[in-house]
Amino acid sequence: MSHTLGVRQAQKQKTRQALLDAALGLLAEQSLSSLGLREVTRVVGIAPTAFYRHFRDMGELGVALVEEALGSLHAMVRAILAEQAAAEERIDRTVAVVERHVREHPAHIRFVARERHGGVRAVRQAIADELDRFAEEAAASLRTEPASEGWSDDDVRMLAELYVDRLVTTAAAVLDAEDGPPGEAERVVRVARRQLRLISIGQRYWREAGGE
Amino acid sequence: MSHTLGVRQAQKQKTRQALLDAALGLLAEQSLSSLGLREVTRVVGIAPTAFYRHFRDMGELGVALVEEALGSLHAMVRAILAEQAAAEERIDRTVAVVERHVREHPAHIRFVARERHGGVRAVRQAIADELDRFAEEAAASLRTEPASEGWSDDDVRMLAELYVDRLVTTAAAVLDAEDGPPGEAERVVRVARRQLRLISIGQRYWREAGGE
DNA sequence: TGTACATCAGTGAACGCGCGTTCACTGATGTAC
DNA sequence: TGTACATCAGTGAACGCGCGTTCACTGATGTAC
Repeated sequence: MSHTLGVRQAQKQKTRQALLDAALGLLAEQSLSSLGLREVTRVVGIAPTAFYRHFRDMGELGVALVEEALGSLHAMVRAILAEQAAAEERIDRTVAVVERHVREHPAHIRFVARERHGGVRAVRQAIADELDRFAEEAAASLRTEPASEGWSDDDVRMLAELYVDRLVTTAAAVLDAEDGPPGEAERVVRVARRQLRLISIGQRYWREAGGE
Repeated sequence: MSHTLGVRQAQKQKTRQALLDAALGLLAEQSLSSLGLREVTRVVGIAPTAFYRHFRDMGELGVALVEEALGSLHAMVRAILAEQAAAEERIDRTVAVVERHVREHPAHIRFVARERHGGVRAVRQAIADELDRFAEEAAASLRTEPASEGWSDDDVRMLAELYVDRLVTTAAAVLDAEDGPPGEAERVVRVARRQLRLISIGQRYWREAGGE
């Protein structure tokens, strides 16, 4: 027996998604705390009051957007962690994955970068929680690698946070660079690659250099 | 002959500063693009229309705030670059300077973190320009150090960007941690210290590990 | 030093506008028998 | 399969409110002689 949603539920979900899409589009040019409910419903083409059938207020819509945006970012992180090549090659692939993600989901990246320190507490918190989960996931992955032998849990976690933060920062930088002068995006990518390389060198020599 | 400003000019500057202070205070809880001109003048205690004697709009006030906030951050960066101790000690002092700065200018840090990717283009641009200048300044400072011998200009710049970005990120993290659970701020500081240490190890082994 | 005029930071009334929210409603979809 | 009733996503009018901006003004400060 199939689990079709019923016409009513399906239509409701469609409208909800349209609200999220419209909001994400409008957020390219402004931040969540200045985005109006009427603006969003106008784009979707429904009455302002219909908004309340889906969200209590814009903050709740914002949290839903976090789930969507970090869901797609999560896919990016998993793809990166799954890479099994040597350090050098791995960095190149990582940066390529980030570039591709920025090209495919620019609005998600922009939203996360903007609202990570933005004016809506619930949204900030939701982003912080999710990035925390990414860091723990990255730490778990690093712990399985031979390079982490002899590392304390704390240090692995510290390294994981550094990597996750660099990925997010790099994604935002690539995005910003894209509507900058031509060639800027390439420069940002080259710099990011070398920064990751430098960090991975630090990782390699951490113990013998007395990092711990 | 003294260069006193005249009563009128002095009073105007005082009002202007009061507008900036009021705005900065209100920006603790919201972002610039949702901050109203009437809100700000209400706090200062002047008529809304007086706002126009000082700024064309909130964007222009925002850019003025960037100058103020990054001026104080600039002092922090200079203090850090002036440190002459060995790597280990230098990192501890750097993080101490950041902690102190966060304690003394929390609103400036919050403003920069929030508006760096915020909804007002002119403000984003002003922050990007200023951070760029910091990176160039840090690069110039790194070039005078023996540790940079044999480094290309590009690589020094790459490293400088990594350091400046870490400082800003760390400052924002410390600030966020302060109204988190007790002990969180200490954890953030400890992690930041070890991350800087790892980067400085990467720096030390960069050339021999074939980073370049 | 005093006088006459210019400047301009701040005022206060007025405006039109879009906002978020309430409410009773409609009519298609869902359910029970 | 048909009927009678319940549900509920979306409607549309209405509301009070605070917003940004305009305008002519006031009166203290500044300047020229």
